[in-house]
Amino acid sequence: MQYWLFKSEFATFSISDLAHAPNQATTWEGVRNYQARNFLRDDINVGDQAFFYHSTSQYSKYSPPGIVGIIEVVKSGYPDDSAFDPNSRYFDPKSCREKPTWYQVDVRLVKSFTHYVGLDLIKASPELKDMVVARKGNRLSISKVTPDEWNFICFFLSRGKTVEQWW
DNA sequence: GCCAACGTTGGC
DNA sequence: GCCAACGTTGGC
Repeated sequence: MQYWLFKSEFATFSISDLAHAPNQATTWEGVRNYQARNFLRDDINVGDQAFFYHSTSQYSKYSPPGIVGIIEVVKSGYPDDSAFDPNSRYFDPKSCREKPTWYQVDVRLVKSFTHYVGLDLIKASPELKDMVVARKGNRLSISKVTPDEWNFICFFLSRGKTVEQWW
């Protein structure tokens, strides 16, 4: 069992979209980065849990960006169908069904937070400062989270406070 | 809206 | 294999 962090832009697919999806589940499609693809194809297993992270976007209600929920993997890596669909924004003519370039997993919502863990708090916490998402210029949309980082963040969330209240 | 940082592409 | 140019991401 491993822990991960999945990024999504608020305007593209929000935690609210997931909460309202059938069975509160979705296909995590459209990842077009090789390092993240390798995670999806080779390393992410059923039962793995991940933080749902909203990065900065124009319409996001989350400012600063941050971790807004927990999701669980319900189907491990399989070819990303959106790459084969000319009408999809994720269409990639170089990927074919015989030898797919891109992979996806299926996830379901475990928990949506009322109080989220903002990037400012992540950066300000010595326990979290090594998280991939805290690194300058980081663009990796799927990254590993250590058990210590996971537990620390869950501890924060169990306090039930907003970032402002905590500080 | 700006721009730094990054990943990918393509010419050589 | 190098690296400049380009397009994109994402914090602010």
